[in-house]
Amino acid sequence: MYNFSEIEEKWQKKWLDSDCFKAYNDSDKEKYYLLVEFPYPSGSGLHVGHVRSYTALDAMARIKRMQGYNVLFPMGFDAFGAPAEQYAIKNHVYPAEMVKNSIKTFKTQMMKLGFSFDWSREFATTDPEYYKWTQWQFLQFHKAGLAYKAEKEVNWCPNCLTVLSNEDAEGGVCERCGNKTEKKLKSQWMLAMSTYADRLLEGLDKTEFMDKIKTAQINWIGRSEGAEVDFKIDGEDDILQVFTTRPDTLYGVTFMVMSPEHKFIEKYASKIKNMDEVKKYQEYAASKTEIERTDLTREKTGVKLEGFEVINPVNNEKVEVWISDYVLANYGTGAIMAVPAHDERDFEFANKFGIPIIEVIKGGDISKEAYTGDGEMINSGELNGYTNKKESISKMISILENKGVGRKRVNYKLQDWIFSRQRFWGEPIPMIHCEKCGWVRVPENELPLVLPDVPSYEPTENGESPLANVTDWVNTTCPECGGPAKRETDTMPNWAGSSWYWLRFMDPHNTQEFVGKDALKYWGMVDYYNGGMEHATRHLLYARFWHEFLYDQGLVPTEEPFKKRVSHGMILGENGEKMSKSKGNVVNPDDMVKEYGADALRTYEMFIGDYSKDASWSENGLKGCKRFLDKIYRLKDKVIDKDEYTKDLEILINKTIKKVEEDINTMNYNTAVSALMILSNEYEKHDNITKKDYRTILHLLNPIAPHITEELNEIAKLGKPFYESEFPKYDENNMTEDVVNIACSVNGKLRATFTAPINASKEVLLDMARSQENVIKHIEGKEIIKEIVVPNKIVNIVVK
RNA sequence: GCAAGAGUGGCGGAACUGGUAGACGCAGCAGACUCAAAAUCUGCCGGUAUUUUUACCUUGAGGGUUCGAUUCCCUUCUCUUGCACCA
Repeated sequence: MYNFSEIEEKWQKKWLDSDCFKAYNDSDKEKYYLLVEFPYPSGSGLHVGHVRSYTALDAMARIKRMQGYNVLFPMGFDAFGAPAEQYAIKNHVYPAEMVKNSIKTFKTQMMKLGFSFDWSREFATTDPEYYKWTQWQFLQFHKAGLAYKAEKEVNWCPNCLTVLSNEDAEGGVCERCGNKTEKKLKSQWMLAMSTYADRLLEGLDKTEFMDKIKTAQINWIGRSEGAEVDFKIDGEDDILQVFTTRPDTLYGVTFMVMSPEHKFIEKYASKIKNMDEVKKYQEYAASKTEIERTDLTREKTGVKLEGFEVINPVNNEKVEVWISDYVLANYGTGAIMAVPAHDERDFEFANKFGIPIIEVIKGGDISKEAYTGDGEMINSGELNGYTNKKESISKMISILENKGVGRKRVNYKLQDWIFSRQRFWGEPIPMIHCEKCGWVRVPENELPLVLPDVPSYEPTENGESPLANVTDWVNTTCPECGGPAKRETDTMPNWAGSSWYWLRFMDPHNTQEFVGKDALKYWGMVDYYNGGMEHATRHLLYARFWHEFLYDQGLVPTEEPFKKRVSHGMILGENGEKMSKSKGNVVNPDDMVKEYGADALRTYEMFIGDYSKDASWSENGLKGCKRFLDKIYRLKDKVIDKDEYTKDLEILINKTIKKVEEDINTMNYNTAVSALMILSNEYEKHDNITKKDYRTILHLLNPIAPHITEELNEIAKLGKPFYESEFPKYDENNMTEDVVNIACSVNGKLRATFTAPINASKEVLLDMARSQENVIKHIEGKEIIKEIVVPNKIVNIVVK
């Protein structure tokens, strides 16, 4: 009937040649910045999931442009990281080659789908012109004292031979290969993200993120208020410090627990009498993954440190000390005070090892379980009689502070960002180590510090980056003293490049600054940022941290980078399971474009369901949308040469304009498509439609199905191309019919419907209702108690 | 366990500030066109009963508020996602 491939190609070329999707930095128009997460250009190409989110934002971009905004809708590629490197190792090719090819594939696919990206702003994070500025920003972190090197126990993947961030090694499992990770001590570059914990929390108020994204971030940051308490080690000067949210229960402490990795174990090895047993336990704990360690159903294990006791600062009593893996080394101080009467975990532990339990809060039965509720304080010295938890906590804190043995403290789960990777395919960290001067920054005018080629991309057995083998790159001179020095061989994590890319899109070709000041000021915050839910706690937190830091340095004008964050649901396979090669349920967008056309695929993916929810693929559903577009095509034969709306379509057209506009702005794409289907069904019932009728429906559909609508607009000679036209406006005064359907119920049960003139009076409506046959049947011979009339909607008669 | 969200036909999903539940699409059934198929068009399409008109039931389950509840409140179950021995 028509050749959609030809039509799509024709318009894609036209758009490209006319530069109509370019964003302008020197525009008087109001700006609108739409951003969709740039993809990792993997070898497997674009996924139908990409098509969903790209189409959604594309529709928004197109409608905003037609409404007169200067729209920035850019696309680029996040191309550093493991997959390209794995490919390089396997095939012995330079990763950049593979990246180049993948980008080409991705771009071709995107072009074929007709996305209105401003390709003049495209870049990849692997471009030296881009990572120059990533490196430059790292130097700013270092200058500000927020980048530091630390001996850190890190997550080590013995399979990938690399260090992973806490985020990449969640649950003790390597995110990439699924192997168990190990703990390893290594010197690492760190970014002091934890110092921004409160800022990251407060900043959320300045955003309009979806609640579930805010909650995920709040949980991840994990702020808790409490106190730090000093327990002096018996017979020593050292103190064992703990963090607790319940200092009010200090009198109930019957034992302490340190994590098996606690530094005091080595320090006081000679004091601890059962060191053999302790060592054995340490080995046992080290062999467990995080998941195994934190498995709640697991029974508590632990070893008592013989000969090592501490003093409770409130009553000077000696307290026994244990080690157990239920205490985590990397949270708080790596040690806790245990109050078995009022903490479930401590209770379980005390019960298992026969440790005494002292009740300090009345209210529960501590012979059966730990009581975690509120109640009157007992056995607690100066706290006795207190009933308000908040008061007892602040009272205890002031007691501790007066004695100098404790203080108020806020603790966070959020840790500093481990910023080193022992990989080849990443941005080189621009630091030089000099025996004399220590760590020295690479001078800014020497950036970019370009990644050299290496003979082998494999990480070395000892965990060094392959860069360590490139001796003439590693050996350099100290920028400060001129003496011999060595370059840092670790590279940045692949989250680095994506931590500021939205800024670069504002001014991608600037060679003097990472972004020009005017561009920053003009584009401001990203208005809509779309991405996957899996990035709610990592990328999105890193990006916000990075941006807040830049703000503090006076380098960007807004505190927060993103106004709105929305996330799309996944597209599942036809069987309702996640698409994967092994399950054989992967749908390739190229095949769909070939068979049904880009417009049909786009329309279907918008119609598939609630945008934020997962949806199962259905090829029949796609066919249905193709049928809808065919119907739109066939309508062209009904067009008559008239420049006004068909009278009895006018109201529906106005309503549909309003609905489509609102629905696209609120991401209710499925109902926007359905409204257009309803309108087209109405058109079909008419023998003729006018030019204006036709142009309007095409125009409304254009943001979602841009090719076919442009083509029909052209062949039916309806007017200028849509990309040069203003979006239709609706007539507020012509949106309501002059008659309405009134529902009539008796005792709340629907008995009849009738039509009445709009805004008919209550009396008229009641009269009409009472004369309905079926209503008479139900009220006859009964006493009318109440009559409710909601104008233009419903009449309800209550009878007895 | 904690937090957020969601449970509506055979399926995907609609339903404004409480006001005709099931829009729109898919699948299905019947018919038209056709030698036939595809495409297209028309009608039907939550359940039970039925005199085809109407009655009763129906938005996970059970209560409540209300003239009226998918919508608000309480209880409960299930699912999804995030966090999780975080002191």
